[in-house]
Amino acid sequence: MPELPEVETIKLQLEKYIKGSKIVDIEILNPKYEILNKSEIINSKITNIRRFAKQLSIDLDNKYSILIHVKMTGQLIYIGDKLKANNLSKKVIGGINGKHTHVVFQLDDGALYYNDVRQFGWVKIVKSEELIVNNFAPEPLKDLTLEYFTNLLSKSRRNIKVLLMDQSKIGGIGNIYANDALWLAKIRPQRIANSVQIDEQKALYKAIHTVLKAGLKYGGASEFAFVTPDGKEGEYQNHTLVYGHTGQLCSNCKKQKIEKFFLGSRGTYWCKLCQI
DNA sequence: TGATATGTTATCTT
DNA sequence: CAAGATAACATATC
Repeated sequence: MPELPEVETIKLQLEKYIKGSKIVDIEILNPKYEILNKSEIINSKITNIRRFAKQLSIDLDNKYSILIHVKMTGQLIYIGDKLKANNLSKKVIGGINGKHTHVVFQLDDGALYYNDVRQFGWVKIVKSEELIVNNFAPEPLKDLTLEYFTNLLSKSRRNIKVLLMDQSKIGGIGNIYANDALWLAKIRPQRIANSVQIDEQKALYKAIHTVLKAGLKYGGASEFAFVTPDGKEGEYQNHTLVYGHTGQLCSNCKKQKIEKFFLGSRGTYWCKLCQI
């Protein structure tokens, strides 16, 4: 599901495909996705693409930004002069201009389609300056310091995995990378955060960086609905450390089978031998 | 066929 | 009161 590496992958492609394009029209195909102030941005030019945790900001030259959260099944797909031959993944259910296409941004050199099967994601227009004021939690690959991380863990009595996924505390970690980071750091997902010792905190801090970078390297995980703007899938789902490995032997100890249970109503995978 | 997948948040509980 | 826990959202898939 779209977490930091997936959304960053979308961002990198959008930079390539739509930066510099002009928005000539916006079509709303699903009334649920009606966008306030959409007339304000017709004929504006896309100047920049940014990512804040799992949110994307498409910045325009008229002081507005299009803010998008794809949640679990949202997809942004570009077709136009910069990408003509488009062999869409089967995960683009219904294709573009299908029943799950809710918004179409018509560009001077193509179009950007927003698809979302479950309609949990959102698209809105905000003033760019309001975005900067917004308080986003520290980013693991940017400004999350070990000091902040240590302090955060020592003050929480929640399960460590639930805490890692709390977007108000750390930006961008979701279920897949939380599972993998905890396995890599050899920490039980159900451990109470403030019971995690300093050496374990350091190992976890490092593991978070390792798994997120792996996710980026493979272009994100397409276990479910994730596709990139070119309509292709990522590869991280074939390189997960423990996520989705139920019943398989742990690749570290090679003795214990990976088990799955629910923690905070999210699928949680772990090796009971390696993770203490 | 009904259980399953998960990001966020409103609301309930401790 | 604050922190934590939980249900709800919508739908394709097997």
